[in-house]
Amino acid sequence: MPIPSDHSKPVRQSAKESAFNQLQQWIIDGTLLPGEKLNDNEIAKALGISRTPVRESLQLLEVQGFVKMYPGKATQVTEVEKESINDLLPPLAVLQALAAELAVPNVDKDILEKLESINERFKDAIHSENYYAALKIDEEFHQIIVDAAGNKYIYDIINDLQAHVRRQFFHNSIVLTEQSIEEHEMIIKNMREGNGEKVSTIMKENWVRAIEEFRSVNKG
Amino acid sequence: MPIPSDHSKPVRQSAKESAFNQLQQWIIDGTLLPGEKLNDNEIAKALGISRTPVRESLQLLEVQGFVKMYPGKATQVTEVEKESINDLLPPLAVLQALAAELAVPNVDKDILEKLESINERFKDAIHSENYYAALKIDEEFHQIIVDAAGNKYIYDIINDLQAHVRRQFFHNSIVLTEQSIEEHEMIIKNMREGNGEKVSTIMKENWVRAIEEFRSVNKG
DNA sequence: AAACATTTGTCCGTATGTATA
DNA sequence: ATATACATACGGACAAATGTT
Repeated sequence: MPIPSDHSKPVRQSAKESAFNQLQQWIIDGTLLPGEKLNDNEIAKALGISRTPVRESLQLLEVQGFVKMYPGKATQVTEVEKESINDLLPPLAVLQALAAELAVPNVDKDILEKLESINERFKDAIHSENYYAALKIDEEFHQIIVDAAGNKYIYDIINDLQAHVRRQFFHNSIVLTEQSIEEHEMIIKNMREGNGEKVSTIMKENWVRAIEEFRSVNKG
Repeated sequence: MPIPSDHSKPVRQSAKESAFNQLQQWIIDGTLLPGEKLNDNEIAKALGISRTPVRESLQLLEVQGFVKMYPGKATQVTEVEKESINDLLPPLAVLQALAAELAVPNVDKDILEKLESINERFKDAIHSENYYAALKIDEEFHQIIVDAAGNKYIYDIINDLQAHVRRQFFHNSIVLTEQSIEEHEMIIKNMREGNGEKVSTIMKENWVRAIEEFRSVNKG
């Protein structure tokens, strides 16, 4: 009998990690509502683990800004203020722009092909009005660029901000529009030509436009 | 006997918080060396608390990138690579520039006076070659601007990046130069005039120049 | 005002996994 | 290969703090 060549490590997931992932998902998608009280004892029972890993994951979620702990009193899910998208997108915009600029020297044929392929799927998602799919695919697109930038600080920060954007999507219906498709194409084009400054500019405009669209939808 | 009007709450510091602050300080100033193994039992004894709050603070330090935990194996202080300052400063630069731009509409006389006063102290520190003092005062200066920007995401991210810059100072002798004094003056001037775009540009140059100075010192 | 119920904070023992002899 | 030593991961009980009756 042949030995399975698949040496995929089971990536032993600790109780803390699975609790963290589960809770984060629930908070992002609204299963756990803003303001909801989180009793670590209850959560522990619900997840079939003890309070220790639950408490630990709650603390990590607090650093991320998804929960707020009031020592000795309570732990609750943070609010989702519509306006916070206005605080969220500007730093994301400048960091994505920076990432794109840093990525340019590292861009090769393989990366360009990936970006084109992802943008095709993005186009399909927009046209079929699968907006959550579109958001996820858009994240993939930008993730390729962030990876290519090869800067772990930017990587971590963007990851964190994106999680909050995802939460805003569920709570306040952020949507991506047709126009993003063309902007992605422009990004690819200028990356191919090695024009870092132009890429950075377009990238920033891509996000700034998203901010303004959001504002006009919600205020107009 | 009059009741003290100062209602400053003692801000009851939990064992976790004090452990976190202490460990972070030790890692930044080099008391705990890069690569050093951290045994939670030992640390707990040293700090006179139990292992739980120690573990919790170690996990927060891991998120910050100051320690790395190998589940079931070991926990150790992360390395301090000289090159990582090259990764650290660009995102810090664009975020500080953004913060400055966002701060402009909120700048008032009080803020301008604070900035001028801080820059005086900064000048003294540079001239008397108290470089660590200069770094701390420079942080104060930028903190005022970040506060004025009123964006909690930017606030948190910059805080985090600054901690890493501080660590680099201790390990690789980052120094601030004479030129920063004048740049600070330019920032104040353009803030007073409400010129957000100009402030942003100067701010970014302020940090980019720091990057280049560092490179020339370390490669030349 | 004081005792109670509830929730978080801390302690420490044990289980589990890893590296080494 | 087995056993041993050791560090972390987890569990459950107790202590401390808060709000309430």
